[in-house]
Amino acid sequence: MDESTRAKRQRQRVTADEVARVLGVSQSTISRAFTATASISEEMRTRVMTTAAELGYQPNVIARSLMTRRTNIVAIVLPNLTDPFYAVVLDELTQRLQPRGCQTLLFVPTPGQEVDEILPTLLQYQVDGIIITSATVSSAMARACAKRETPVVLLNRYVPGLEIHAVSCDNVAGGRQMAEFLLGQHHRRPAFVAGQLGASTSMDRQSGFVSRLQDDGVECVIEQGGDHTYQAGFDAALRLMRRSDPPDAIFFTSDIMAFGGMDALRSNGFIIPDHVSIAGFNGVPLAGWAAYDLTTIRHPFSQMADAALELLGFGDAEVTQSPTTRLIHGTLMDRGSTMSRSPERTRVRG
Amino acid sequence: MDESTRAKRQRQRVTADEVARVLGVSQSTISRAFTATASISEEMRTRVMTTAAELGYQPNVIARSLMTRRTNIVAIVLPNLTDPFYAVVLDELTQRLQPRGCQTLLFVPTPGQEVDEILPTLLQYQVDGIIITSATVSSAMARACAKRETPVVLLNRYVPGLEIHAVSCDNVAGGRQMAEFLLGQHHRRPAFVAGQLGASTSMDRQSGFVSRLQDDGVECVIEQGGDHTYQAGFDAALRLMRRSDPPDAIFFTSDIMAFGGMDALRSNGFIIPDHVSIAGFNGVPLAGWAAYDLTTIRHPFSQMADAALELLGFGDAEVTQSPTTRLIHGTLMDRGSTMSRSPERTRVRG
DNA sequence: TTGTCGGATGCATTCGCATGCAGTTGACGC
DNA sequence: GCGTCAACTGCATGCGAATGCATCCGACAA
Repeated sequence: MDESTRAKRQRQRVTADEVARVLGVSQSTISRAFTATASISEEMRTRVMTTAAELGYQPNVIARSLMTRRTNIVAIVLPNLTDPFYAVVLDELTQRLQPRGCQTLLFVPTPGQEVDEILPTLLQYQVDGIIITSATVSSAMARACAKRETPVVLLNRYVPGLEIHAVSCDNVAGGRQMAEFLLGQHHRRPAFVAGQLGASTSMDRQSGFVSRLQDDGVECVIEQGGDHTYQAGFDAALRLMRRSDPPDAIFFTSDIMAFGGMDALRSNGFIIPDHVSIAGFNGVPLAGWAAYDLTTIRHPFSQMADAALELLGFGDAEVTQSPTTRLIHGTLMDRGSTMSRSPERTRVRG
Repeated sequence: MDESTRAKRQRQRVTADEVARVLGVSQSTISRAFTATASISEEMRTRVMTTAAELGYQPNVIARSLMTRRTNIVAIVLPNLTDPFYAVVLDELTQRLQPRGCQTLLFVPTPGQEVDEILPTLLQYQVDGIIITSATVSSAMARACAKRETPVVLLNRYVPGLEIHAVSCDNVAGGRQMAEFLLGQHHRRPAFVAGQLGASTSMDRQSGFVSRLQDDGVECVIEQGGDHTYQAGFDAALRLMRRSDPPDAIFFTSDIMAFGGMDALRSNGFIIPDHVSIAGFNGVPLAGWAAYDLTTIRHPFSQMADAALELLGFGDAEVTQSPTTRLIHGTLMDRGSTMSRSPERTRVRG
């Protein structure tokens, strides 16, 4: 049964040998016809191509990879697809890879699964490069990849001591920008909603935000959001506004949390931005839509994708062997979810 | 230079032969240790595993695939990632594939690129299955895949005559459901915003919607939206409401178009649902958020993903050779973007 | 005419692993 | 003590294509 199936497949599957036999040439010639740089006459190449098309022959990329040691596959690791931020990142990356003849192999670790666990699986596929978003790897794993000469890029995360490429928005600067902006609008009771504990992106945004506020002597309430989800933002916003001293501005560490927060507040009778200003971070398309019109720090998505691919060695520049960190500044999008408080009344009540 | 690089790699890359030499056994033994069903003593297996771990050996999936003819890769074709609908679909599929040891190879045709063009590329990767969303393939391509015994499933699309598996929400029924619902709310001037011309999903929804309305003698305005984008919905909504006879309900063929429409109307002073009811189709998470609170037909995402994988042969059931079409009913989510019109006044003016 | 050279092609090997088949070993029954 | 059998292991080969090397051929210069 199994053997007969295999036999049948062998008969059906068209290989380079088949084409060669039909044309009365060697298998090498077929191979050369499909290799741009190979030495072969134009006439022979067209003959091969014609016959190949007739027989339905397509080179087997798997077999080719075995020799060339290139799979033309880049692995991308994302924590989830439901956050539009990752959808945008994936979109940007894929759109750049495909024109270069590269395909995207997707890995979505299940919650609680460490990236370190899935990296071995991923390396087994002999991918030409790995892009890891919003997570980090152990230095042991980084070394394992380096040993195999598989380039790895952390996207949206960087670890100072780690010997690994990294591309990230400058989160500290982004936090500072937002603080500066909110201070300029005369907010005096800002709050920050953090994401997962230990997520450096969130911590950096927080530290930039808080330190800039402190420069002006402004205190900041820190609310632990939990994870980067709509629901977490929803809950955090309500907790904040039910305090005896509610904030006049809430800066969420992530757009999707801000969306949850805005929906929670509006559903509970708060008017945004009259009662409280709301700001986010990421700059996903949805943040610009009228329904939210969210002030946020927009990631330089294109630049980040370009930089990531360049560090992977897909750019025009020479491959940099030494681990490089690229910090790129985001752009503050001043939208309708925030408004200036008049200096004399620091709190507006509805 | 290039040769020395290769030589270095060969030295560095750990193969089964290396492990075998260190242990003083044959390469077959290494292979067997990594094959669950192979005949090998438990003691030897642990010895191999230990040494493999020490040397950092990982089986090369590419080489294995050459023999086993299984890559454990499923290709998924999506038109774009920016529509949350596809993000959800991709999420559901990936979450089911990974536990089965399967990885997802992503293909996003550039606008204007036919699926038929990229299928050959995709087949070169010797994927174990192909899932194509919201597009169809020529019957010639379907035959080419069948010949290679690569199962293909169309998701969210089906073509009656085509010899190919298909899983789709019952769009005609969905259209009828929505018509029934809006009629029950006493709407008398409904409009339908279509998507791309020739997209069967949109046409089916339209025909179901229109035919059910006609059953009650209700006319329907058809507005061509263009593509399935936020902007297309935005523009279409404005065109409709600027007519001399504006509708009292707008049914968009896609949630993302409805979002655009709602934002357009709200930005122009319309109150939803007081001035006009809005409905969508797909049931993406965002539709349930307070900002839109959109009445829509929710796709049975889980069931569709299950069905697709089953037809690919990843289910428990026997593989069905004959092309099967699974039509699954969606669920109408009755939300705040629609409201009942009192029978006596069929139009409300703001 | 002969030597040389470059382009085109074939041959043989290789990539890393899986697997059919044969060979080895030990346990067990008679 | 010997045959039988099962469990395990090694050998050799094959998967499909890329590529170094040798070969062949025609063109061209000497």
